[in-house]
Amino acid sequence: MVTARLAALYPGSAKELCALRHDNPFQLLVATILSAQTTDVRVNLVTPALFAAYPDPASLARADPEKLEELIRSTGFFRSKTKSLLGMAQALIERFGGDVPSDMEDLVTLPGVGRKTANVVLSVDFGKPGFAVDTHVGRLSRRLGFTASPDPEVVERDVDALVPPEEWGTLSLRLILHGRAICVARTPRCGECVLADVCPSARLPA
DNA sequence: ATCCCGAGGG
DNA sequence: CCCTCTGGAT
Repeated sequence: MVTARLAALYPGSAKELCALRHDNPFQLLVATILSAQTTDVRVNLVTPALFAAYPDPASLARADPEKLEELIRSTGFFRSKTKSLLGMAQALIERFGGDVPSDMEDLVTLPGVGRKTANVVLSVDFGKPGFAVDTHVGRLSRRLGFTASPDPEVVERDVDALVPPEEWGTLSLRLILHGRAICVARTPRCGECVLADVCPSARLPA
């Protein structure tokens, strides 16, 4: 019910639903690392110049840290993100032959890559099941009653148990889009929400 | 003041 | 289990 309505509202494949602009798994990995505590709009503002300067893992691995910091500064957390990007690229070269690995166990060994980032890469560019839990997905999963937990890993397990694996990726991306447009953090627009009649948290304005 | 497609370290 | 990292938008 909920997933069908969201699919009607936000149609398309995981790749089509992904708002982070990219042309290959390496670029998606970079963009997703940058997306921590930042809007995707902000990430898309810096990635064109970033991808032009560092088009592949080899060039990013030997990037000048100060130049890299300057290119990503406006995404916030720029010092830790610089370390993550450099370490990630070096790990791709040293341990994975310059290719982005396509399984969870390998992805989470990369610096700056946790389950959320790994699930985005798996579902969007590798066509594999992956329910990425970011701030939107966690909030909507709780409001919709899919879970009661504030822990992203528990949210992931709870939703995985409710939805078939082939829908994990698209559901996560649709929850993000819905969380941005309608089910926003502070004052959700329940009056405009197609899920209001089945949502335990729905509140119509007084 | 709060939030945004989190992850690493203590 | 905290805490910290960081800037931009609302």
